[in-house]
Amino acid sequence: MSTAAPASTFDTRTRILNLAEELLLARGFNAFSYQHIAKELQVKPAAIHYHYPSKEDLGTAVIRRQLGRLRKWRGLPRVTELTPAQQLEALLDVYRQRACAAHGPQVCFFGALAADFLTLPAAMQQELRTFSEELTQWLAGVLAAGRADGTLQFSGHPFSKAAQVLTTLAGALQVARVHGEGQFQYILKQLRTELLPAA
Amino acid sequence: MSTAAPASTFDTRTRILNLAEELLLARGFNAFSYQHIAKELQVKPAAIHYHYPSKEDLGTAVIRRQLGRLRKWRGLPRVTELTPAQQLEALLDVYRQRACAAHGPQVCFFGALAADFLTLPAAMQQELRTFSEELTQWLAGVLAAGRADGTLQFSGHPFSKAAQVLTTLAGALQVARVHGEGQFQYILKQLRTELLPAA
DNA sequence: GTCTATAAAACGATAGAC
DNA sequence: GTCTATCGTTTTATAGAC
Repeated sequence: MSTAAPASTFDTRTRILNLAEELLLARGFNAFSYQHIAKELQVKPAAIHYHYPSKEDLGTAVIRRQLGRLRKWRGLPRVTELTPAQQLEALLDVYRQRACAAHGPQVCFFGALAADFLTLPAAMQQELRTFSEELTQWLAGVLAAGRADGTLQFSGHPFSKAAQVLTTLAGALQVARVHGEGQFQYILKQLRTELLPAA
Repeated sequence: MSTAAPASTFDTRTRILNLAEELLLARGFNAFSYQHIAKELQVKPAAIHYHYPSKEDLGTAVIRRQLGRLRKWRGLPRVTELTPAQQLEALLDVYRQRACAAHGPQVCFFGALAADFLTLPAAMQQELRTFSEELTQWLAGVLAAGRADGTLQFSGHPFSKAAQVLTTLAGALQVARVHGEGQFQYILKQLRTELLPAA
């Protein structure tokens, strides 16, 4: 039927995006190529260009999807209904999962792209800024609420502390790749000890 | 004279190394090429191969020189004679200088290479591990001494705290490139507030 | 609409000129 | 000893087949 949904099209587009995301996290933006993706999907590299005309388009799509996931995640009932301390733990869990990934520790989005930042197309730079700002803003709110109700402790402004925590987490995943998962656990434990009173 | 020191050779080698270091920090290992260096030195790309046969050799040389600088720095009288709290400040100053670099914030070595870690030649991975371990070990000693004499405060093991501080600093320089120097200052202030009692 | 054949440029590296 | 001419490969991207 002419109105049938082009299921295979959707699948290919998504599979490309999934692979691009995986490669981006593993190798950075400049060290993965259309060929890597094409080989895995058993098509020619040029086929990828149909779905994502330029590498900039592909990279931007990856960040944009991640931004959508963040917005959805922070609005989920199972997240919004948690106490601030539990929301913080939920965030730490996301990073823990990355650190314990099957094929060795994965870095987070920000960490993978921040290092290559100066070489990124302008559109990707802008998307990354938005992603980072929204995440920091959300955590700052969580930290402020947690300090207000006495379940979290820290000095300074919530926004500064949020920036510091996220920076540490992003860095910790990079460290994990160099020195192993154990190093990540040390850093995470340090973070929790300081933020959660008498844990 | 046949025994005259080949001064120009030394200069070219060093100039290559300086440029490689600069490009490595600015663009990462995979996004700089022999051509970038050659154009700046007004020679052909292949000329670089004489001094550093492979890109792995060049990258390794950059890390190795940095490791030498670290070892020299931490042994300097003007560093060893400081109190632990002052030694910490001296370390923070190094990162501050990078954040306030003329042409925008520069990342640190570890941050620049950790993101590309999985794509690096084995020799470079090993050198980077050594560099990171020695720096962490040194800072752990400083932190332990500072807590012992009451000039520094923190919870947990000195080694864990050292790993956390260095991770935060490396991440903060990446953040600075994305969000500007102000964000770096926030994070640094947060670090100092927590480590230095009643500052 | 989806993909293959092919191009144009940049990459790291070898061989050989001076 | 130092560098240039050149190679083979890989890169992103276009043009056109089905």
